[in-house]
Amino acid sequence: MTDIGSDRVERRRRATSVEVARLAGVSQSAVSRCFTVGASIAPDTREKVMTAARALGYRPNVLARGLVGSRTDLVGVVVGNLDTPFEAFLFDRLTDALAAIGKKPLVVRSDPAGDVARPLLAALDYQVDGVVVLAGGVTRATVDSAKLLGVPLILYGFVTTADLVDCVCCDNAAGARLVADALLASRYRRAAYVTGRSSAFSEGERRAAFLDRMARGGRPVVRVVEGDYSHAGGMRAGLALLSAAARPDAVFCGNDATAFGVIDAARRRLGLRVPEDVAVIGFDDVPMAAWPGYDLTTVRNPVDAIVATVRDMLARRLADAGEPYVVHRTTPTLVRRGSAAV
Amino acid sequence: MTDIGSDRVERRRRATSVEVARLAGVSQSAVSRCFTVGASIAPDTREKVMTAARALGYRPNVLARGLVGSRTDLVGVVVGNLDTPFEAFLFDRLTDALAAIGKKPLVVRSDPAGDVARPLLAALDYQVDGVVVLAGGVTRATVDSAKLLGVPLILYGFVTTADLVDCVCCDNAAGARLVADALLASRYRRAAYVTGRSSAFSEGERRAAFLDRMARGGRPVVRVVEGDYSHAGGMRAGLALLSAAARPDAVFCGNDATAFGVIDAARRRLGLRVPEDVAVIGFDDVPMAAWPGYDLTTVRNPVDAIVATVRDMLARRLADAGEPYVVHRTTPTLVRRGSAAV
DNA sequence: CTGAAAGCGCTTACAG
DNA sequence: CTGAAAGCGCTTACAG
Repeated sequence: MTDIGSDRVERRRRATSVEVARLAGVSQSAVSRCFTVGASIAPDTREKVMTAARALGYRPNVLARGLVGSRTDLVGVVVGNLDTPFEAFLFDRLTDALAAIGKKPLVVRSDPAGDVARPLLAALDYQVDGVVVLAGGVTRATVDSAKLLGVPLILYGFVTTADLVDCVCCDNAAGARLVADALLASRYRRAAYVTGRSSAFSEGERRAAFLDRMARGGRPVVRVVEGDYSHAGGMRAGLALLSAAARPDAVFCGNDATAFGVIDAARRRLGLRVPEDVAVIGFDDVPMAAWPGYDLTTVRNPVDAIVATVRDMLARRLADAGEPYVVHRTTPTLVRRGSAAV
Repeated sequence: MTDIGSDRVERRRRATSVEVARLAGVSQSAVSRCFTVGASIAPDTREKVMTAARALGYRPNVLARGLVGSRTDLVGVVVGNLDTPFEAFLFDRLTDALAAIGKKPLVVRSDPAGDVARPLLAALDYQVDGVVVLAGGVTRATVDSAKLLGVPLILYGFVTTADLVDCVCCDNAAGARLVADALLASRYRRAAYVTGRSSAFSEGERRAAFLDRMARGGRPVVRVVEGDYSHAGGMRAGLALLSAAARPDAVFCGNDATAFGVIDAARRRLGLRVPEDVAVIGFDDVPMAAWPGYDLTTVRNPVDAIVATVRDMLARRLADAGEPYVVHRTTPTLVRRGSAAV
């Protein structure tokens, strides 16, 4: 480390509304009104206040404001890992959308086990206006603790029967059926499935719908291998699947990261051609899926639609807490690229 | 949307310390002490308070606590885009590290122009204990506004002479020299460079050091093409570079995403072999660089070391605001993989 | 439109 | 160890 100086700076307090009031020659209430939208204040009073505020570098203390009871403009965002492409992409867009409606994301990480209760409570301690959960499920008890405080709770990627939360979730079954139908209409005959994390809500829906549709279509899935939504898991599954004697000629994966792993296993480890020897299909359509290196055929999980829905749900519930609770399913589409001849 | 119910829940207030005190039959001060580490309280008083607190589901209101003046445990994190692999990876690890020292990240996005002043002020409105800037540079005025409030400011990826901030930054020049030296010792003769975003601090250092070292080594860089740290920018640069008559046989890129783009251009668009026809080298060593699909030789920008340093700097400055300001350079290493025969 | 006053839920000296 | 009281910086009725 290199020391580049040590001049101490006086720790100066922020200016307060009382100080601004004194300088402007008005009451403290008047200062407050100047910074409250819709409050009635005379033009020249406002002028005096604003001049004084500028001179002192005054900005209202949001904590004090929040304490009085109105809004904090804080929104808790509960997330698990962010180093996975889809989650990072979703989080990026979500924070943008929240900023657009004047909300600041307070990030609380769910622990590895996916427990959402503790981070949720942590967010509530900060009097957040609402909470968006991007990771994992919630229990009834967790939901209740939030609802009892009147804090809107919005879940992504998880649908619960507890009618006290709003949910946004991809129609996973529809997405899986799109893939099944494309495969059934193709030259591929032996399809396999690589799962996501088995505890994930989406996984159950995707798997069940895919297996069911393939069976009904007369080409039941020949093998199901465990994945974990990671590239490494996809590699392992791909190696197991494609080095077997009777290998599948098509692999549908629980998400894109898994599909990238399967492609790498096929091409780089086993010398197979994609899509000639084996088709690989993912789920999510992360930006990387469009890169020529993978050129992945995949189900688009529409992030922009998801984020817009979350934002609107939050805004609506902030405006009227009494609206009926809603489950919104976003509609997936199949994006055909080079990794599967479908 | 499907309506799944509409039973309204009473918006019940959180329990306050006064209510807990009443139930426990003690003073409100006693309740407060039970939730203040190191405060003196009799064991059986604590017992009574805790029982009452549990019964009422009491948790201290952090906003009120923050208002009184101690800590909020909020740390502002200023970030630009998070949908790029390195930033997402860094952000993921940083939020983990902050959580480990009991801090909650308040995320404020810098605007596209990279302006850090506005988001910084927004964070300060919440009385954050400190601010970590992951994106872009800061001006002297911005630094001052934070310092005058006594709020520690830690910059990643940017080194300033303003001696009022702590900086953590990869030794970009050293990293670029590692690449140059590896190329000078190799069979590659015609090296090119694809830049990052020209406004970025890191870009200037990487470029200058690479060009200088190659020139001194007797194999001056044959061409410099503009990139923007994105995969798409890398593709464009790669196409321009590698479809030219006298193409380079080695390409060093401003970051990994750019390198992935160059590799995709070479292999998928131009049918060139990497590393036989052209070597491609990146900077950062994002997790994806190790995937067999790219198997990228790159300079490791040590995220864990960066994050640990940021965390320690913050903790130290929170403990003693008077410490000398510091610029910490993390040491990069060259990770040799399959994309370059060096 | 404006100001005096109460109050949000805590922490922190200050006596005891 | 404990309680009464002041005060953090605001917003919001309430009079005027």
